[in-house]
Amino acid sequence: MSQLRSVPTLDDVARAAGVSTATVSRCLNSPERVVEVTRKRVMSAVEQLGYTPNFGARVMAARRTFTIGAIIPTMENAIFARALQAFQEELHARGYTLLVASSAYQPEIEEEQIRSLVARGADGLLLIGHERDPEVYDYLKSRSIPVLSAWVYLPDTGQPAVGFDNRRSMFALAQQVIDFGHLRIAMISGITKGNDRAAGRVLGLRDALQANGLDPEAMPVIETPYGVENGADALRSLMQADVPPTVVMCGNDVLAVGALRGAQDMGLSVPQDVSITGFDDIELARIVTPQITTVHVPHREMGRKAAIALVDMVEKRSTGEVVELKSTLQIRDSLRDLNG
Amino acid sequence: MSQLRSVPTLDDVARAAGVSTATVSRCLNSPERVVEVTRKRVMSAVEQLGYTPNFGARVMAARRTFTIGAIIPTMENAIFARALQAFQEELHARGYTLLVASSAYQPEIEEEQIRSLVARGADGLLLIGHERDPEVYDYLKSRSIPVLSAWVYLPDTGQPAVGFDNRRSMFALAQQVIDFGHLRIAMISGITKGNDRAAGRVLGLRDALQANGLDPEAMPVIETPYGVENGADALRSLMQADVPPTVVMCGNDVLAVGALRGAQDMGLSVPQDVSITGFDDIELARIVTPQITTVHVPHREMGRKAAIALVDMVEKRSTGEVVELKSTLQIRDSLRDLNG
DNA sequence: GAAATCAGTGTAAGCGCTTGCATTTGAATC
DNA sequence: GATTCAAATGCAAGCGCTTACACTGATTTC
Repeated sequence: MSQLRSVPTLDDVARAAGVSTATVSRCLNSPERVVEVTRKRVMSAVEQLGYTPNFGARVMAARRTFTIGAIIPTMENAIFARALQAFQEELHARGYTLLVASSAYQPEIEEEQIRSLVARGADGLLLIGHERDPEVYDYLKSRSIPVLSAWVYLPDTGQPAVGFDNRRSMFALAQQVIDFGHLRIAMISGITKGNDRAAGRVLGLRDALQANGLDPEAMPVIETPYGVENGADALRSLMQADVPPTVVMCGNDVLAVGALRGAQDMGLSVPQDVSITGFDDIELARIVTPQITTVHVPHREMGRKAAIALVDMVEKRSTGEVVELKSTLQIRDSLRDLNG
Repeated sequence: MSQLRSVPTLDDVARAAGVSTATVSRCLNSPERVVEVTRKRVMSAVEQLGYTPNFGARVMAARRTFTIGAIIPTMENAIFARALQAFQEELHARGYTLLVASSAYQPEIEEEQIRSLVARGADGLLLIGHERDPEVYDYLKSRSIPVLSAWVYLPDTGQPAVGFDNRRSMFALAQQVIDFGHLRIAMISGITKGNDRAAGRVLGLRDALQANGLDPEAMPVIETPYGVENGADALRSLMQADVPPTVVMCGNDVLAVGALRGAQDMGLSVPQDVSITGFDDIELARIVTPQITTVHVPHREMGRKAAIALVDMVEKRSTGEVVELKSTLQIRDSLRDLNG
């Protein structure tokens, strides 16, 4: 007998509507298989009892969750927010729910989060970047959980992905910087260890130096964690060199904004005394003065396409492709044209 | 018989270790109840099979999830990020997992998310603000799910909360602004409908005008959704009045930054031509030039204390108190002292 | 008019885990 | 050596849901 004042179950609804639990279940999951009059009766019982299906039970019985997990390195800033928003909107439109976790840029935490999302029955996973312990991929494969990487385009890995070529994008920006007459280039990069996006951006800049007859090894590079303060500190130390750079290229916009502040704190004006570039094109890049020259990443498009691709994989319409999105240069005031 | 290459279950582990499923379960959940030699045997079987407990099944059997749900109005900006980060860290330390959802400032979506988190078995819920359909609270109460509000201090409601007094905080800032000699005050507020934080801030400003013999009704107020662009637009329209304000007080820092941009776009300098204030003290407030005068909200402390309070409620150590946190004024360059 | 078909519904077997209670084990006590 | 008792473990009943299969009665087909 159903207890009074207890959480209603399928059984309670079935009893209230005078049908079997199977019928109630069908009303909820494939309404077209139930004749209208019955359905209405059931639905009003659902309403009246304030019934909400128990997710755990449903997962167990159906062995599907319609849940997609995403693990992003950080929620602390806007970098992933826009893409994630689009990702989630597209998932929602396809009847999926998004579960988000963040790894604080730490592989061990990421692995823990992956296990947790898998245990929670995620039908598919979105991860940022490719680089991680192969065991992680084995684990996911053994459970046949589709994984899609975002933020990278590295077709050689063969991993399904929706992203852009970090290395080539940074190369393009660097080429522009060099075309503007800059020869003394320094870089502030995010931590490259375990972060193939950051690493790719460093490589892209080196490529450009090489291609233009400059010595990649001679370029000062400071690696520092995410954060405005860190960018400011790094800039200060770079500008104290005997022959300071004419441009400081940053691995991301947050560091670039920090570098900008750092320069202004030193009494340097940007771009007269030093040029600064970023990467990502988050809103912040246009809010500061001067606005920051950066690489525009199609965040929303990436989020949307990732959702489509991942759902296709989950529903076995595809085994996962490697999709390349194009980044574009955003030349703004923080970069000075030395020829001009 | 356990199928080859299938996801291992408790049964598989039990068989591999030569014990019953009960013992394996206890090894995982209350290891002290199992003698060491057995435990080791079980654990190595777990390891060897790559076993991960099925969350759905566990939830169903134990009727506890060790999961806390949080629904925040938006993930798009940093407002809630810092508090949420602290919230999640504290939860983690106490053995709980955080599930985050965002409502896009829409009550219907929030309700949907609440149901979804409840269906997923959240042991407790963190919500932002108090104001919502009473049915929501009834629903939660009928399922005896503890709810804690953050970002508000409204003891009269009796709802458990950890937050600050939005109205009084804004009053304090406004008093300072008035003390600085400003008489023509305008406001750019977030949408107040369904948002008691935004509404409280407007009231606080009106209180201050009243208390200083100014007419609260005469103050121009523009309500606009979150977003830098919106702030800029609002400022432009406020400054086009016959007698433009000497200070524009904004309901949050994002609008304030927008207002700042808007002013700069119009060729006005801040704070010489017009002062601007914000609320929240997110990182952005210190990144822009001039830095924005704002109300500092103890985000991390709020997150941490909310976690502690909510877990106490979930574990029935408390029935929920109303905790007030103190906000503080951050006077920075965007506010001009007209007496000075 | 009988057979075949079909839509709508019910029956009941799990899904993988936890836990109250029963049972076994082994040490401590007499 | 028998008795007692606590600690360690096993047994088995669910937790709330989905779904394969069975059943019913109406409709169609020949």
